[in-house]
Amino acid sequence: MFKGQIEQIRRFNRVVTLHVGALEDSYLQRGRPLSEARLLHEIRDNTDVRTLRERLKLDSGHISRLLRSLKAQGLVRTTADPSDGRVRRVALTPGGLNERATYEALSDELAMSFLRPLEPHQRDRLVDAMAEVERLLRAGAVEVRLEPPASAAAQWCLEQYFAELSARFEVGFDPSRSNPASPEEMTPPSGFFLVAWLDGAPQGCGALKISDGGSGEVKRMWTAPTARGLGIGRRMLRSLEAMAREAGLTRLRLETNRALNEAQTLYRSEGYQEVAPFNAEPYAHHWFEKKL
Amino acid sequence: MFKGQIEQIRRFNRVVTLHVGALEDSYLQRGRPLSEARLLHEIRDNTDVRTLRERLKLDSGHISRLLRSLKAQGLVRTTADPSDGRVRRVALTPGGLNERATYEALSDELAMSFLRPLEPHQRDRLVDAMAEVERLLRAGAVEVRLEPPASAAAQWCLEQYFAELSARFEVGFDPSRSNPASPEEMTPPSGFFLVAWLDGAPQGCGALKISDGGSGEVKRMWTAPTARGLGIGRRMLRSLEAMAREAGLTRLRLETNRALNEAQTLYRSEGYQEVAPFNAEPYAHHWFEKKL
DNA sequence: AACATTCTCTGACTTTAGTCAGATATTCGC
DNA sequence: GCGAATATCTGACTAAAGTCAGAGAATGTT
Repeated sequence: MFKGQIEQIRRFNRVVTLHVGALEDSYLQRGRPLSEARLLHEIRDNTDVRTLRERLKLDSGHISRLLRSLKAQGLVRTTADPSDGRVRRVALTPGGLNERATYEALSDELAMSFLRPLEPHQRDRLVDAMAEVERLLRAGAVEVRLEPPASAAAQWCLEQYFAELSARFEVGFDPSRSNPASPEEMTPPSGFFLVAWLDGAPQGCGALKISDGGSGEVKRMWTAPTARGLGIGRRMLRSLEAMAREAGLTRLRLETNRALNEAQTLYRSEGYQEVAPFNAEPYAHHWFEKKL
Repeated sequence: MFKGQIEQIRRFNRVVTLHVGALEDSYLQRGRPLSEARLLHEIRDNTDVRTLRERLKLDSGHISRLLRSLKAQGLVRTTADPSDGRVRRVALTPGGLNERATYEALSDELAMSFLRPLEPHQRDRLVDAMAEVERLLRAGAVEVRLEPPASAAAQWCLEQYFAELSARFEVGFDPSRSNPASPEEMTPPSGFFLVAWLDGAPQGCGALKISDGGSGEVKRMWTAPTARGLGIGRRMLRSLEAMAREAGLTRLRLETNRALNEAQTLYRSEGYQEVAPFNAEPYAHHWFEKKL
């Protein structure tokens, strides 16, 4: 069924690993174990050890030894965190900065080696195609999960959402004047709050508030600006619909402001039909409904 | 200068290694060291050890031990090469075939995992973009080298070239009726023979035959069908021109058959102009010339 | 036939990577 | 203030990867 596509992807994987794998060789040529080089590469100004451990998925003993070795080479310096004496913060010495710059240059050089043999228009096509692959792989890695509305991730999304509404609506936005959706209303069984995750960070949200009579309201649909174009909104909406169906709902409703035209396009393309206003939301210009 | 492009490529590299790197994890989950799994994967019917060593770039001691381990697991069988008692040939047992099929399935599964979360049109775009990246990376890896016309690679290219002409010309092709280009005429200082290489295999050729009066003739321009679209013909032609300039030539000439329209397109786009016939080549319909 | 070369295998290493059970110091929750 | 939890470090490992010198058999060269 996906036979040809799978073959193409596997061909891609082979060719790309061959090319990209060359980076490890060039890193190794600096005469340092790969894990030390990678660690050095991850240390920005004053990173704490625990963050490094999570990012590189290394055993605490392992990372401790690697840091000891980098320290012996005079590349890093560790200090205790001023606010929590248990955690150690790592910073690069001037020599370490230098060394990291060298690794950066090697990465740049690898990228250049892809471009150099090509003609200008081929280069453009390569870079465009790479951007597309990257975008779609990232889109595939997005995960939509149920989250308590009071969680830090949910709160962060809501803050961003309100900030954006206030910037985009002609009249600004004041949550207290808008129809509310309280944390309880977005917590099972009264409703749901979903967060889209990518690389461990929230990228968008969406909520469902269950009303009487087998009907539900879609609220708080938002996608982080850096993650737009990945189809997060659509996935969010479909996830909400799936949960609504599971909860036995037969109709979904939502309202939106005329400034949010990409949202309207999404709703229409997902089968929502414009209906007469069904509430008095002061910021809404359009009301939609979909039978499940 | 290429700043933005380099950044995009590095972003691509990061995202792709993250995704493609998952293959190693899934290979490891079969409880076998990665190098054994990779080796198993490379063994087709009756491969000899030396080929495996070259392909995987492993130390002979290392590969010997890996094979011993695979043999102990009942996955491979080795026999002496019938024609050369020093080399050993390796073949998969039924169990080995089975095991390799399992690894293949894991690779397919990884590819599927890229597609599954995407919508149909996103899938198409991902696969197209991957094809483009693969194509252009491969194109960049093509190497054009001077080769003696009598070498095995050159001879292979010429055979393929003649076979293709005989298939594509309406009247077939008989080298002995065509204007000749002898090995001596394509060997410095009388001329040059270039071969384009990719992954250790010849992919195309082109020759320059130096005539009197600062003039040269381009001959034997051919690209393997599997390598078309990588710009090999263009690179070949430009390489020949560069060598012609170095040899002090001021004019290049060539003739071609009307069946080879992609060749004509190439010549015109590289600045060759059609001129009156300058020789009596019986298979030619168009004659071209370019001032260097 | 003698010698060099090629191919594979063996033994004896070293280096990396990764794991696991505590030891130690600090902070949090009550 | 005290026990639980957290963050890091140390020691003691194992497994995997990779290196190197040389042995042994077959083949090529003169």
